[in-house]
Amino acid sequence: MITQKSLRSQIIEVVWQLIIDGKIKPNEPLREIHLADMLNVSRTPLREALQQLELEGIVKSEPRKGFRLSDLSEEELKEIYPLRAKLESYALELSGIPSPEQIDELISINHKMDTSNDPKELVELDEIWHGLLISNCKNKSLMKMIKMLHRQSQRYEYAYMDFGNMVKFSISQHAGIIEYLKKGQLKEASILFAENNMVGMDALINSLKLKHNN
Amino acid sequence: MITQKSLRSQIIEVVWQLIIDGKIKPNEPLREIHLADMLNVSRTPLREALQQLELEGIVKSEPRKGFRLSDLSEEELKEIYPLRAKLESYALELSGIPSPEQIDELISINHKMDTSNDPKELVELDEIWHGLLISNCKNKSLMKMIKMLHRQSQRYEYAYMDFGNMVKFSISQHAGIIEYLKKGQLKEASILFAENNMVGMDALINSLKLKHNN
DNA sequence: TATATTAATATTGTATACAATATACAGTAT
DNA sequence: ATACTGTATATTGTATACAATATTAATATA
Repeated sequence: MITQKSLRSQIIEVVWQLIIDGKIKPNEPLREIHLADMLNVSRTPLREALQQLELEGIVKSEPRKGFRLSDLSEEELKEIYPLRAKLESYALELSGIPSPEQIDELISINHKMDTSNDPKELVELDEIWHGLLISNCKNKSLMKMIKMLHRQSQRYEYAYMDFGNMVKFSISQHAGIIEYLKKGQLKEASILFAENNMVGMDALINSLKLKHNN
Repeated sequence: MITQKSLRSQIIEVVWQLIIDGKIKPNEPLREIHLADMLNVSRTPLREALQQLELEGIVKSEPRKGFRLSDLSEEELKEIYPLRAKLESYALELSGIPSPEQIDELISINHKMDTSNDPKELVELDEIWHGLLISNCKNKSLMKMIKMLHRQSQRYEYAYMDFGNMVKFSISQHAGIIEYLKKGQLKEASILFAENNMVGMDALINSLKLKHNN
């Protein structure tokens, strides 16, 4: 079956790329006409796309003033990550122990992370790893929220990708989670998973502070 | 004609009223032209409103087929309420002990619930009570998600308002939460708050099953 | 020069127009 | 009668047009 992707969702992805590539800076206004011309679409689907990104917390808007890219702040970071930790950890509990094939895949991705030193690739692999770990979760509302939080946290990750040696530690935590899962210790795995998210946050806070002090 | 303000948000509220008043039935298509004419607005802001409701999980859409009101299901109910329980309980922990004035207000609302026997009013009061309890929470992302879940759960509450004697029990739980808060036992209060949400779910499941069996 | 005021321009919010697709229906063949 | 095919109608998706507001530039004035 041929499925036509809606213009709106395509626009969202393109704008999202502009954002994580730093082509649009935090707090920068997103002028509709300019963007629409740039993407060769009309304002109508563009506005719909931006409104969705606003619901997802990426973009903000004031009446009659239009959209602008949201700021990045330590405060928001400290809101998002603990929430993400709680929700992902809950999602893992609901997912149950992954299948052997999934565990193999988790190991494989984690290995790739260990050998990679491209920060952007690391962000992507970590995202995939987290997604796979909870992919059996059937709670759609929960998954939707996690997806929203992923977008938000990825902005920080792409902006402050200088993780330093936290990566190694995070990878070891992944390994630890996998070990628990192999032994069927779901609860322990989910607790460690939450910690893993918090470690990611700490790394980002460090990078953020470093960058800010320059 | 709707008065001049923020048209989109006004449309959302009007459509929302149509939904909770049962003027639109679950799974019923929402034809844009028809609705737009009815509200004396154009399709553009109406579509934007419907898209927001879709993001909030109230409405769904398929490409080229338009919007329809989401179904109500026991399955979804069992997704939403535990999530709501987790998030509200977390929000209470972050809120800290309410001020004496807030506690007085919580007592007062709970008392009103005790004397009311209008189901619709009960739903509204319970909503207000929950909102007030966590109103000190500063985590905007968390509050946004809770707001989304409130909309979703309210659909169930308005549709199956025949709570029976669960109301009395819920009110007693509220009283219990207040007692904990007065004693500064935040953690205990938040645990009971989660239970309170789950009791609400159980009541709804009962009503849902009863209605379904007729 | 700096500030206030007003005109010009740009931008958003909403309505309408047009194009693409889906749905409903009539007519025909089996 | 039923299933099928083509056509008419309705509906959505996208683009454009217009009106209301915000922003910028220009001018006048102290």
